[in-house]
Amino acid sequence: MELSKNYIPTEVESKWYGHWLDKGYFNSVPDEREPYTIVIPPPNVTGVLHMGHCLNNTIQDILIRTARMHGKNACWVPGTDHASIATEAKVVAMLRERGIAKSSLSREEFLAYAWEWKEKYGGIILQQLKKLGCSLDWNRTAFTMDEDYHRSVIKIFVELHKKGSIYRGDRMINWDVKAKTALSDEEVIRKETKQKLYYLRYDLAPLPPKGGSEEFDSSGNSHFRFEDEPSDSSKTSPLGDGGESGSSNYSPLGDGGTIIIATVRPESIMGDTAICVHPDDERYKHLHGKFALVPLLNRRIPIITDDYVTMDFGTGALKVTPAHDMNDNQLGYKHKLEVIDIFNDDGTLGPAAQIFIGEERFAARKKIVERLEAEGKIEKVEDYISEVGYSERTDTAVEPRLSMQWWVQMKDIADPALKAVIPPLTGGDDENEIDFYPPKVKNTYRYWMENIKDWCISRQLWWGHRIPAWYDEDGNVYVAETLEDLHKQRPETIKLPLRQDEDCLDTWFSAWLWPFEVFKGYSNPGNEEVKYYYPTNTIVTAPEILFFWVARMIMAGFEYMGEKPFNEVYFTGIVRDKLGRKMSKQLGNSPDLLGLIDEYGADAVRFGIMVASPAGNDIMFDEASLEQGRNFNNKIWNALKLIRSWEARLDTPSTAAPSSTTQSPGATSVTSLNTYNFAIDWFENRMNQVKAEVDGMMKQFRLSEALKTVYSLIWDDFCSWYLEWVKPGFEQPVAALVYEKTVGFFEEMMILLHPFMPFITEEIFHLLKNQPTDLCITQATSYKKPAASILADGELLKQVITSLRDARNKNQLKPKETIRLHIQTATPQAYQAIEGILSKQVNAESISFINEALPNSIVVAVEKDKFYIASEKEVDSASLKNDLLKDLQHQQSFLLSVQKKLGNERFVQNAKPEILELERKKQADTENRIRTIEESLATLN
RNA sequence: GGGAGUUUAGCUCAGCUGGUUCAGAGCAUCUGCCUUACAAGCAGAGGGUCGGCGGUUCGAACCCGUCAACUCCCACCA
Repeated sequence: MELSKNYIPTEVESKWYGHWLDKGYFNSVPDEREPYTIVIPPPNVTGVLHMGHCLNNTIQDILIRTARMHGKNACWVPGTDHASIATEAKVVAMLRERGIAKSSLSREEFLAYAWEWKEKYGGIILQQLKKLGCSLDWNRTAFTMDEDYHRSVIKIFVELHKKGSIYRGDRMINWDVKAKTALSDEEVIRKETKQKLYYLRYDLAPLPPKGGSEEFDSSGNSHFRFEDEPSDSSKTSPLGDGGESGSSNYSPLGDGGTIIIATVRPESIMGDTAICVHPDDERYKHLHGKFALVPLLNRRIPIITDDYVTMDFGTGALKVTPAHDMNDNQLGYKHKLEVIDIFNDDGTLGPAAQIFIGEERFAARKKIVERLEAEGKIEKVEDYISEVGYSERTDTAVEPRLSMQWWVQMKDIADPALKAVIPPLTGGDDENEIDFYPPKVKNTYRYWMENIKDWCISRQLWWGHRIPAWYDEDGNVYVAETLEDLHKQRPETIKLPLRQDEDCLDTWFSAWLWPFEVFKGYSNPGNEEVKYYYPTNTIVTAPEILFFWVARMIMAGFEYMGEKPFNEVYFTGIVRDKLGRKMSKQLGNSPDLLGLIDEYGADAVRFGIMVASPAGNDIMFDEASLEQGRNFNNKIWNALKLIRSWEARLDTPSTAAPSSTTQSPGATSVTSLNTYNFAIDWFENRMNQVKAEVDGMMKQFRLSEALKTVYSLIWDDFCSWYLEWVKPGFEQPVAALVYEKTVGFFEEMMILLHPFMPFITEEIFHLLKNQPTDLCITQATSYKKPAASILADGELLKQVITSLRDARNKNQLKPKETIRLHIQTATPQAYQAIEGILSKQVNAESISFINEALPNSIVVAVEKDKFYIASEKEVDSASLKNDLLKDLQHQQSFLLSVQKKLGNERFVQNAKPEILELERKKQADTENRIRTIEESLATLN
């Protein structure tokens, strides 16, 4: 069969992926082998493959394929996450396109559309993973809303509720005004945002009538009693003296009757229920207990004191809006302030705002500023940068809001999960220890776990796991798996009718069960599968979801399985563009992955992303590395073509596995056989060395380095050296031994490379010879410890060749010009054995051994030996001399440092014997080398 | 504000237990080659005060201190 000029990936890839699927190689069932299990971080059903997935899944596939080729029962579980917010947003958008408003649909109708959408478009990403070559066990494809999975989520909710770990509470939450749902703290991303800091003028209100407390409250039960506030400031604040306060020399007080307050949210003034100053702030002491009027509304609010206030920020006076700020809320709670929620669900102003009702909050800000301006209430405006929270999903500014939500109390669950990653000093439980790669992530984990806060798990969405709670008419809450259960449990106490909680659970409340529930570990406890596969081995994920997912999976693992969910976590870096920017839709710097696979081939894409991906660091993605991958494909392809061309000109019939010492009869001369044996021996040892290195690197998850090592083995050692050494001349016969050994080496290299580049390696594997099986499931062979002397001989030969080629280059000897080489050495037999290689590699027509310097020749010194290239022309001795002198200088200074060291008594006393030994050897070698160079120099002139 | 990390060739990064044949790789650059596997290639070469300063040590890219720059995570200064 004629092989194409270059490697063409497209057909090869689809052919082999289909074949692997047909053979069921990716399918795993429990057996007597040791399992190696990875559960995929389930991408959103709405997801499409991007660079992050590509990196993440390539890594997983490398680990899985490596395990599969090393005797493990490899099981990689695919699946998708229902992704409440993202999916609901997609469905809402689809409906809008069809002219249907979500609000016009019942919950059931909406969900019907959602499922329809999911069946049709969901999980595209899983198909795309096939293009990448991912060897997932597709029979196991799971979804976080599968029936059993759903039941488990609900059951766990009920269990936690029974335990008292789930509760309902009216607390400050992060409100996404676009998705109209609560968010957990982790779903809020803080971003530096340019803002304006407005200095607003609040008029002071006349004092309340004498005789006690002032009731300012309209709701009836929150009272402010300013008399309770100590007017004696020394009592509340022992720190600092008030005189130093207010580093700003700006007068915060207007013309006697006003107080000036700095805020970035003037639109929230309608929710103000107090002004707060520091008790020690001299500027405001006369105002303690007095009242001010909210601008525009002229509502009276008290001026309270609290040392929470920073005196030197703004004017040192803070407006307190307990409904719309986390801190203000705490202040409000502490001082029993009224809470006025001025916003609607969608972030527009509500009736409580009294003015600008219905205006969107940022539009309202503009209008309020205008009106304040008109009324002279704005003292000044400054540019100001501060951190504002944005919704991870909708990228809108989050509105802190008081709201009734469901919470998980985390403290108790967190403890074993913390200990598994950070074992206590007294000695942890090794069995249950979880390793992080890179380990630095442990610090972050530890801090979060030690300061863990309760988790807000309810979301005001329809797509997801509906909260199994029911309310009766009096507002009593009942939690049970199903309504039927509820009736069974307590028929007498429940007042009908009941209505179910409208909300869904946070997506992560189902995702945290993933490592065991994909094996039905909770819905069908103790089943054979979960016993076999759980705990899983490795989880590969982005550090971004350490808190969202990794930490919670660990907690759920211990809580529900009594065991860790995985042995180790491999954190990938973030994929950035070559300028170091994060990839994003807005920047448009996110390449089309499928397009890249079409252009370069999946193997090249995998190579490109892995070669640039040092363990634990971000990767700067550059298409140039894909090119490198494609070129690598091509290099391998061409090596194959070379070897295939030998088939037709074998000089002896192929015999079964000849040993490298076997004399082959036939046309091949004894000399060249010696030569071949040297090359074969060397490469065999070199390959063993690489196998050992790669093994070690894989164990440490140094995948990128392992790949580079294999790359270099194939390109440099195999193609550039070995093949050139054994390659027959034009139309010359090939020793059968060489052919068979070479094919064997090639196979072994394909085994090494297969996990990284599965397609081309499988293809080559089959093109090399008729195989009884496929590479995909071929077991890696063991390796011997390489012989150091053989490796050293190889290195010396390479060095001789390189030095001679360099000398040729420098003396303008054209590649086609042959040379006559004379070697002056104490050990001619070493070179006689490899004469064939040497003459071919430096294009020498003859090699002879001499005992004296050859006059008027190009002289090259390598180690103890001298090489002379005979020349008809006058040799440019000046540049030769220059090179030798440079080398000499270097050697001499090196020798000096070694001698100094060895002359140092303290070194000789303190250094380890092997170091001392090494230094002595260095000294001897360097002295030899210097002698050689000096002798060479002597021949010049 | 707290914490973690990074800084080595033009670029991206290795360098694990301190030991100059250890200052390295890939890419990029330069020079010469269309040599019957490969120009998506071959052969060779140049390039670094290991962020600055100080210390420990017989010996420092590596350990300690300090300064500087950058990155990330966390945190309630409006």
